[in-house]
Amino acid sequence: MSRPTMETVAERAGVSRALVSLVMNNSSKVSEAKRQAVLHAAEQLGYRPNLHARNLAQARTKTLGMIINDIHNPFFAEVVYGVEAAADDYGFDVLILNGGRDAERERRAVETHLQFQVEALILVGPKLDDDDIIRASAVVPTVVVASGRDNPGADTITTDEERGAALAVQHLVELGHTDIVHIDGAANISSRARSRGYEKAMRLLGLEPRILRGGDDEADAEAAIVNLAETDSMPTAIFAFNDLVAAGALSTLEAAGLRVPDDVSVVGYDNTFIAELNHMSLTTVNQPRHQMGQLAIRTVLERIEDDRTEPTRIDLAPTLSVRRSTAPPRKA
Amino acid sequence: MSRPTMETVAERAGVSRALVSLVMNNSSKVSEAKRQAVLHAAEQLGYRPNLHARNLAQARTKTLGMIINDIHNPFFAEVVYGVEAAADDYGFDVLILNGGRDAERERRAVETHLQFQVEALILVGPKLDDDDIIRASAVVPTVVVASGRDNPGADTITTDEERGAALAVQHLVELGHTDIVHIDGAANISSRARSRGYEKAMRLLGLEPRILRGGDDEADAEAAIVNLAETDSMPTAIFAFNDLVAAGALSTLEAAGLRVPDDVSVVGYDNTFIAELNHMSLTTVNQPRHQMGQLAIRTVLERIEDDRTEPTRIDLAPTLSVRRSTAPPRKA
DNA sequence: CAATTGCGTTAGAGCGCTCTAAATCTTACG
DNA sequence: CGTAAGATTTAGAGCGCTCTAACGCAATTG
Repeated sequence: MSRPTMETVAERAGVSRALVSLVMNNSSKVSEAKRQAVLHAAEQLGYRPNLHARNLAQARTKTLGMIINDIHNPFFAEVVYGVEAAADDYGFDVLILNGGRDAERERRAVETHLQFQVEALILVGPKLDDDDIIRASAVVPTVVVASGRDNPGADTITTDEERGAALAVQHLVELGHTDIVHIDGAANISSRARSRGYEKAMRLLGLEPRILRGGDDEADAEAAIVNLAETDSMPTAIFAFNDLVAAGALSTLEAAGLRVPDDVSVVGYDNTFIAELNHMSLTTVNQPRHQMGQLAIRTVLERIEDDRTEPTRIDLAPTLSVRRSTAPPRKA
Repeated sequence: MSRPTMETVAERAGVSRALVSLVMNNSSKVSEAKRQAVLHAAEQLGYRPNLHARNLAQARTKTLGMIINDIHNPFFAEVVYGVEAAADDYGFDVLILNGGRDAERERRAVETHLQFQVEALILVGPKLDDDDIIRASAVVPTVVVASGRDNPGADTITTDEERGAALAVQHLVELGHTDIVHIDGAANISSRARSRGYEKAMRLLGLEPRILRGGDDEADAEAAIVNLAETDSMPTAIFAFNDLVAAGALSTLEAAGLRVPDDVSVVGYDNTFIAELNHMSLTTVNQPRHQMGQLAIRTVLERIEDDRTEPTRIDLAPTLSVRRSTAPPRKA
């Protein structure tokens, strides 16, 4: 009852195993008659090549391993689509493993991928630390997508997050705001770059930065804003670490009787799904995720096929998606 | 420069290849001394077992193939977590392939998984038709998660969607609504069951059902509601096909100057991420996604390990998550 | 017509691992 | 001290496929 093999097909078609192999790889040097015979036999038997055997024999797998920080987060989904589109073009399969927001899980995922002999590793928003990444990239070409920092040994595809934050600040200032608070991403990997960008942009424009500790979800925003309302003065605009924090800001502000954008403008980051929802309509910083995914594949293929060896870093430009959560401040 | 193999490790440790194999599978019948020697050699060489070779030799892979309808959709993410948690428990790896909302892509994904010799297929919200599923399940145990219909040959883990719709209607009626419109899911796979549930519940309660053609995103909701406002009467409550349609309803209603829930109550379906956002706070029908994922694994393992052969179907009970988008109707 | 060419086909080794059966080494006991 | 029983270790075949080298055969050529 076990699955048919090339041997089975060969017998049925009255040819040798090698010939079946040639047909399966549509070699041009097979007579039409035999090709048909083989295809027919394969069809009848429901034959399906065994990739493990093939990979073993070929000593290559034409497979890439991707690890996603968190499959929950729609931000990463778009990157996945970009990666898949490009991988398709080059005839590579992409195996996805879910990091589950957990460095340990990610480490195991790397291990699994390596055991599967993937030809490259694509880490999307990894939680891994530098050492892990160095270790991985010593074994197989590795590209890190959407992590602000530099990744020793690996290639990096990212956007200039400082610049992204600056875009947000500029937009608010152009609208006339001067009192702009930033709720940061706490320990989050991109937090540093975004905060730095905010701070630099503010100072450059002669404004005083105010940074509150936030986090990466709604509740964190709530805490920060409650704190703001109770112990400090409410600004006319808030630049949040990401869209989710911005969403938290929206509801907390509303609960406090403040209207967005009339009383307070809010800017998010990432241009996720949430920001697009009409009911949220969040002004936010956009990263070209699909393109990032595609570039990740290109980059990694340069290593595989053209054997480049020095690490590359590609910094794409973020853009601002202006929606209805920002407006000029109320006349003072 | 190629990767070390068992042979290499064996030489280095001064033992036979077979012994290395035993160590790698932590067999109990290896002396401590040799075990250490082997582990040490493996460590030094950066040895990593080749899964393809192992799978080939063992004629089993301990790997499951999962195909997700759309990696964008956070509804599926929770299922993935459930699947992974259970698979971990049983020592199976789970390979994820993205269906990309496209039947053809899904078909290719099935093929890829089969070539990888996965021991079972887990289809989450598949776009495939019955024939595809029959064909797949003839080759390998297959379980379909979160598709209302029956899947010939395959196991099914789903919730009772008629019942879910009825829950929504009951809730609204208990609040005092009698004029409740349903915006359906058009061609969507779950649309039929939900509409039917709505209709039955309404009639059972002596109310007249009104069903509008919707779809599965915000824009579809907008079209339906604009239509409602222009050519028909506005109801006091709307039960939407899913959360996204409900979100569209929220913003369209608001744009039309109607307040939720004061003027119109809105109920969604799926209890996604969006519904939870404070700013949306959508009353919605919940499916126990995590549990569905876990059950999918259990079910499929019954086939693999206990060789059950008749298809199973598990229908879980949906629940209602009441939030702030529903309230009693305004006094007439 | 023998020799050459080239196409289509095949034998057979080998990819890295597991697994069975057999070999070897210890230890224990009469 | 000889031998049986266990405990460890190993040789070697085999998993399904690819790939190189060689083979058979028909067509071509001088």
